[in-house]
Amino acid sequence: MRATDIQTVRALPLFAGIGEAQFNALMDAALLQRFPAQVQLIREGEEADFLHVVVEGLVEMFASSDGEETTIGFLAPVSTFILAAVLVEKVYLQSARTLTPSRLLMIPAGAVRKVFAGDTAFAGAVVNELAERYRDIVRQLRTQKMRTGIERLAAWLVAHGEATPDGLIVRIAFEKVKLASFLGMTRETLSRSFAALAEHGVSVSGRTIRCADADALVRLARPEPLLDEHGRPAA
Amino acid sequence: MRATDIQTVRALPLFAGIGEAQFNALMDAALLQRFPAQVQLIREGEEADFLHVVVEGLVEMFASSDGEETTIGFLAPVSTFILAAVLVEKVYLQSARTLTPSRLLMIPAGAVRKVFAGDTAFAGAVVNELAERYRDIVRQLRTQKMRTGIERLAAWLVAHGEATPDGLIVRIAFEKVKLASFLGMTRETLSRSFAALAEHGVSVSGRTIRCADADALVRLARPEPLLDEHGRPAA
DNA sequence: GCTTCGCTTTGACTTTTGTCAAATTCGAGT
DNA sequence: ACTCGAATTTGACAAAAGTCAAAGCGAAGC
Repeated sequence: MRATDIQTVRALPLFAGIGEAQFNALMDAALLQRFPAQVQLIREGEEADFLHVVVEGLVEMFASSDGEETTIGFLAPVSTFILAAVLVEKVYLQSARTLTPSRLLMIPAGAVRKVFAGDTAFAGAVVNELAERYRDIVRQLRTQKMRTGIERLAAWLVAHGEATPDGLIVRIAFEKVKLASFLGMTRETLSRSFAALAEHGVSVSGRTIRCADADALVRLARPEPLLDEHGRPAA
Repeated sequence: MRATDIQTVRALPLFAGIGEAQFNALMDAALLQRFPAQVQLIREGEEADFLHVVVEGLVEMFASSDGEETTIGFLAPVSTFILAAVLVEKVYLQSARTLTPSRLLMIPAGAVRKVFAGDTAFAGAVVNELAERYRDIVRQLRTQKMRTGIERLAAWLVAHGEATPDGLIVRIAFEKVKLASFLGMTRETLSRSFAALAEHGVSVSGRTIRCADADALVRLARPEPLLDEHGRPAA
């Protein structure tokens, strides 16, 4: 593992206040692995044996049921996942796969629990992380129950767009069918929602979306400060 | 506060392993209050100043947006709520109101954070509680995205029914419109879903539902072990 | 027992979203 | 630049869920 990678991981809020010895203990136990795209890293129902950190690449969290799949979130570097399952020694409720070639740091669950018990700062950071994740999911549930498909799309665009002189530009880093699944609709409905947004100044070319009139989108999304203003979006 | 109440609260998993002195510190700082039905206890967007414990009664968690409301869960004694907001010193993402006359124990947020920092057993219990709540919401999100309305209803009935010689009996402790909101549908749709379940052996009289053929319901709900088999249901 | 108010159900209709199939476009690799 | 397979879009239709309005039911109080 390169020193720069360690620095990156060290800088994560989760490890920010942790003691040097404890951090080293985690890193010594950890494995850094490369995975090609489309590798399933975690299967729901299995025992949680590692805390994962996305160091490079892109990871999708998803759930499957009856052959169907729904995307729960996307993880870009540097973020951790399945902390909850690791801490309570339960099976995963979600599955994960790489969407692009990725490098993952995998910290054995036992090591995480041990350091948690012994390092107050780490315990605090873990709680913060868990609480934030919890709040993310609550936001997703609210969005799912209270907004229509097109509103969810508008909100997502607003949240992920980059303001430029030309208006809002959004570059989707994955297949549109994944976005559709995350937003809780079929690919066909997503496609039609984009088409419907055309009259609000949205033009799509491939995975790049340009929104001439960001305000129109914001109005459409019926923004909720509580839902949309937060540090780390769910995806 | 009666000694029996303290015993009940003490028995909560959240306080199970906590030291005597720390527990007393929490209780000394806490208030026990009675509220009539339909009192809003918490308003989303406000600062989280108390950890709440439902000692008696019934509490609804909900979110509102644009005048609409959606129910996120129901809390029966003895359970705590808004732990996440209390720990990260953030505003509530959900609101809460009493559905029946209730008694609530309210522990100041500062006291909770202080004991968290000083008592490892409590820190562990907090993480367990948070992690379980997190997993509850993930289950709700999955259910919302992957099952149809009638499937959600069937699953809820199965999860909340009591097996009797006559089949499954479910007694709804609140208005049906709340159940509809929790399940993510309108009251009309809920009513029609009940009607549709009639041909699967379900009969409704007021707030009591009898399911002659529990298996039929289970088949309808397309059970997912991960979604449906867990200790504390979301509602 | 009756009345009343509020919750629930039902009917008729609309909107939203999903399904299936076919056409089209995109993009990785040659 | 070209080709092929995969991803996306479009069309036609079906299913699920919401809306509005009216009727029905039920529990609390007279």
